[in-house]
Amino acid sequence: MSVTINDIAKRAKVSSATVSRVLNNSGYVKEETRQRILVAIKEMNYTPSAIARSLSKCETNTIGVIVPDITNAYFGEIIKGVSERAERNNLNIILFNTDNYLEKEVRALKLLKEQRIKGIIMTPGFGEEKFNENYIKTINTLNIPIILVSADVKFTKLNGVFVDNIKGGFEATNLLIKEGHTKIGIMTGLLSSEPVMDRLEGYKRALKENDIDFCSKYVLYGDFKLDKAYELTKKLLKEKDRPTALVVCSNMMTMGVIKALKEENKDIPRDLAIVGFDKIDFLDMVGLNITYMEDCPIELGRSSMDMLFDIISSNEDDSVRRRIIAPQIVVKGSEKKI
Amino acid sequence: MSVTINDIAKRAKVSSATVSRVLNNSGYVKEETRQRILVAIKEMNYTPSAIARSLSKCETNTIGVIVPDITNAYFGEIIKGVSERAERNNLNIILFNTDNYLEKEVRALKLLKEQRIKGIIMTPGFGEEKFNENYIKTINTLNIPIILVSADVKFTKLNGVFVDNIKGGFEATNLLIKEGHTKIGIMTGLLSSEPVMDRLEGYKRALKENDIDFCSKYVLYGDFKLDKAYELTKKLLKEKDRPTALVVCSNMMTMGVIKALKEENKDIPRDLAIVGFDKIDFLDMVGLNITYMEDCPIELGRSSMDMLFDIISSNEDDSVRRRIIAPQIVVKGSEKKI
DNA sequence: CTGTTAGCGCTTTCAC
DNA sequence: GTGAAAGCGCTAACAG
Repeated sequence: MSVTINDIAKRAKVSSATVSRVLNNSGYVKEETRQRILVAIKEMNYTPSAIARSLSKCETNTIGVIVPDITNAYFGEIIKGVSERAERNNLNIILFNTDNYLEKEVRALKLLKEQRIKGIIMTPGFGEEKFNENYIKTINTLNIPIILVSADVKFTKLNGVFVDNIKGGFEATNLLIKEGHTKIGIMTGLLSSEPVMDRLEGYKRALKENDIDFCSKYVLYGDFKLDKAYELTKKLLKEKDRPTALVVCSNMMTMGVIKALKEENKDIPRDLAIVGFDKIDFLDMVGLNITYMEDCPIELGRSSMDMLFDIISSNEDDSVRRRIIAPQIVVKGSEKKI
Repeated sequence: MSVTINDIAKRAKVSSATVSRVLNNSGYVKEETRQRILVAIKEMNYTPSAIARSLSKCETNTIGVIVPDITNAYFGEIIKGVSERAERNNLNIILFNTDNYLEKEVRALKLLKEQRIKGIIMTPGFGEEKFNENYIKTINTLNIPIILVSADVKFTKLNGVFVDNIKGGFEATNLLIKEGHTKIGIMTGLLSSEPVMDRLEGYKRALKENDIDFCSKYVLYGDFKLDKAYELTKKLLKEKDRPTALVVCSNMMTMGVIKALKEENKDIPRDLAIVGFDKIDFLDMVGLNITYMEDCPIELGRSSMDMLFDIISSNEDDSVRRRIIAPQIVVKGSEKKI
């Protein structure tokens, strides 16, 4: 067992209450006594137990963070943003990585509840069946403030910080139109994903607003993964009537598209103009300047932690908070019409 | 306040001890009573408090993980590996991101101690002054099992899972020698970094073993960052007597080298052969096949969690455990001598 | 099989 | 200024 507050109390010949006072800087303590206690703490290498404190105060200084894929830099950035702000507010983070498994999300939620954390920041995974009844029920009966980041959960009206993906899809498409493209395709991710649906919606709106007919043939249904994108692109390149430009809904898929184009010796943007989504750090450096829509995940992280803190601090106010951040467009040249 | 074990006890007309028994599957409980309790738990949506349990049992089911940069996929992989194994052992993870700041590491260590966690898995940052007295003292007086991952801390003999970087440097260099290169350079990171020193050592050994004179001019002192690597390469390309091959000690620097080569219209490996360190996911896809030494960070993560669990489980055995994993060489062609 | 009771380490009145 | 004591929610003997 480690040193406790009582050990310190004995050593300094005071009561544990007094030790507690100097630990928390609460109440008056004679300077002399305080010093004696401080010395005892040093000498015995005492560290107060957050556990005991939590139980006693009926509150922790911990929040939960749930992400679908910790190896993805996008979520790394989110966590970094959360972590920055959490640190500022003296909050610790319990992390769960779900590998996109629904059950793992549910499990994480339950474990976090056991930990009596102050709140949860979560990016739901993009599994096929996010309408799962058990899932929704778990969230609804959680009774802990929860902030969704980046992705929404259908059939709930939860707090969250999101990206305006309709705008993203719109801007991406619009840029291509302004460049003179009229045959514009889009490669989606799984349609169970809100962001993708929204981007698709934005895409359609941009076409409509510019009197370009929507052509269902130009919609390529990907699954966020590189391989599928690669395949789809390969197939696309074989078509006679194919788009001159492509909006690609995720960075992994952008990589797949590029891979296929390279293999077929096609030039970007000459043979196919591209506007992607999400930053791909390494592309510039190898001379591949791909225009993309940028989510600023670190900002999403910061913003969600701020929102959570705001909720925690304002006890009564239980209104639903939703913030929607507009993505940035980063123009690099791959959208050009040549 | 949330529902407690006593609420359940009252509701089910038993004592809290009995409830505890069914919660933990310990001791005998009449099936009928058990059912009554289970119903009460359901009805009241009760979730036991891990806090109270921890205090009572004097042990948590939490470990701490400290990394220098959560946005770096390398550490993401490590965390994923840790997380996989932690999950298997019903352990939660409290995460700290230090941005490579020594003080943040120290702070994290202290906060983790307050949380009475079972153990710590940490990758120390690669700041300049890792010999800091206060730092060493904090670690030594921690009194919590700690596993270092990937990077060691000087002047301590702590448990850890490391990469055999001497071997890495050796193999990288040796491969180039076998290809016929004799003028081989190396780009290091900050020399305060153990891994880099080891790679440099391996580099020297390989040269020696093949009777190639070490040429100090061929050692480029980088700082892990892309920009510096870029500069150094630019400068290198201007030299008349320059190496035909380069061992590059980190992926960021590899990117910098590539960037410079591209800009100068130099070909890999014709103008400069390269063996890098660490995987760069996106390179293959853009047709840049760079040979590299691979750490398998997810394995480091798994292995470190397994080691920690082993330590936790075997109370008495306080011997220092150190495992050294050999890196893999992934040959892609950039090492060729043309 | 089940209840009573004494902690776990800390905070927080309420006295003195 | 300081101490005594109750209590946070749970577990773990020990009785019965």
